[in-house]
Amino acid sequence: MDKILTGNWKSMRPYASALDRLRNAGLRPTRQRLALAKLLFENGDRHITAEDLHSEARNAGVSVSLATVYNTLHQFTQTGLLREVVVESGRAYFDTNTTQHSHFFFEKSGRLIDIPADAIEISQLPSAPNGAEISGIDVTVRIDA
Amino acid sequence: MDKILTGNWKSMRPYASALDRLRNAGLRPTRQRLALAKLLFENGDRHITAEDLHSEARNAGVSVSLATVYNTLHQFTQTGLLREVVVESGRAYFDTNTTQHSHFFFEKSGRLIDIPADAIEISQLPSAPNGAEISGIDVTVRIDA
DNA sequence: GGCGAGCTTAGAATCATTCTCAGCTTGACG
DNA sequence: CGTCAAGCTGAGAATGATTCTAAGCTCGCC
Repeated sequence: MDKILTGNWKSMRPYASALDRLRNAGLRPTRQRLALAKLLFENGDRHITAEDLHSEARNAGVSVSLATVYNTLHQFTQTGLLREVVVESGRAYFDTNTTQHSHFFFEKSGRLIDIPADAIEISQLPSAPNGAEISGIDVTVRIDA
Repeated sequence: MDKILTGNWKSMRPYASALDRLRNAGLRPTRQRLALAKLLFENGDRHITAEDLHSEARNAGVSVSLATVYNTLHQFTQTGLLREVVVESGRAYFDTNTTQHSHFFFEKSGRLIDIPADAIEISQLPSAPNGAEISGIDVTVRIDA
């Protein structure tokens, strides 16, 4: 790992960045949470399933159980580090981009890619019944490929 | 059941209507498919899970296995009689309204209701990558209740 | 009234996910 | 630095939805 040579630690020390995320989320920075956070957040925007993250961790030499991967993904989701995306019944994807945006979903390959928020526009949203609160709007554009 | 007294058989004989749906879809009108079609299509727009349809059938005195309910729902979906709606990983809903429209999803109760197509408006859809074909656009408005 | 393709079904199998709970870590504190 | 409780982890069992299997019915047709 790099030594800290400048004040720009954020870009110099990705590890610290993962650490900070956990701290800010109020989660204890354990070995496995740090490792998963690094895999998740140091590779750009990602859409990943629990199984995939698990094997990715294994391949990276990180020993972590599938149960912990599930726990971690849910904790990250609850604390706003991740967003869960539902596009296929029977499989859950987790998205590292937590800002409001939509997705293209390739039905055959199961691949998911972002549609920037400003590339799609929803006007005239009807208000929720009984003044209930809207907790999110999901837009999925399905591609038959 | 009513006798056929007028030429307006479509509204007078819901049974025939279910029969016709199956015929048009190229599915053999078996006892269980007819029964399920009646439950599904003669009660207005519905959003239902396989389990729920199964117990509804049972309660209506129709003997049908859960496997058949699943088979039937998928056949109906493939032939365009139903639309599958994915809002929760781990549970599949089937919608008798196959026209383009969106949904409110009540996360706590698991209830799903239609938002008429003209109550929401999507402008500026980005075209699918590589000229792939868009097979559908799903919009779900999640309600935290 | 007989046949073969298509259906149905009970139960086993599968898959993703969750639960259990005993044992290990971590951060706090002295 | 040791100690400790709260928090975390993980192996394996449990769960719940869905799919598969393969054996036995049914439907429509001749």
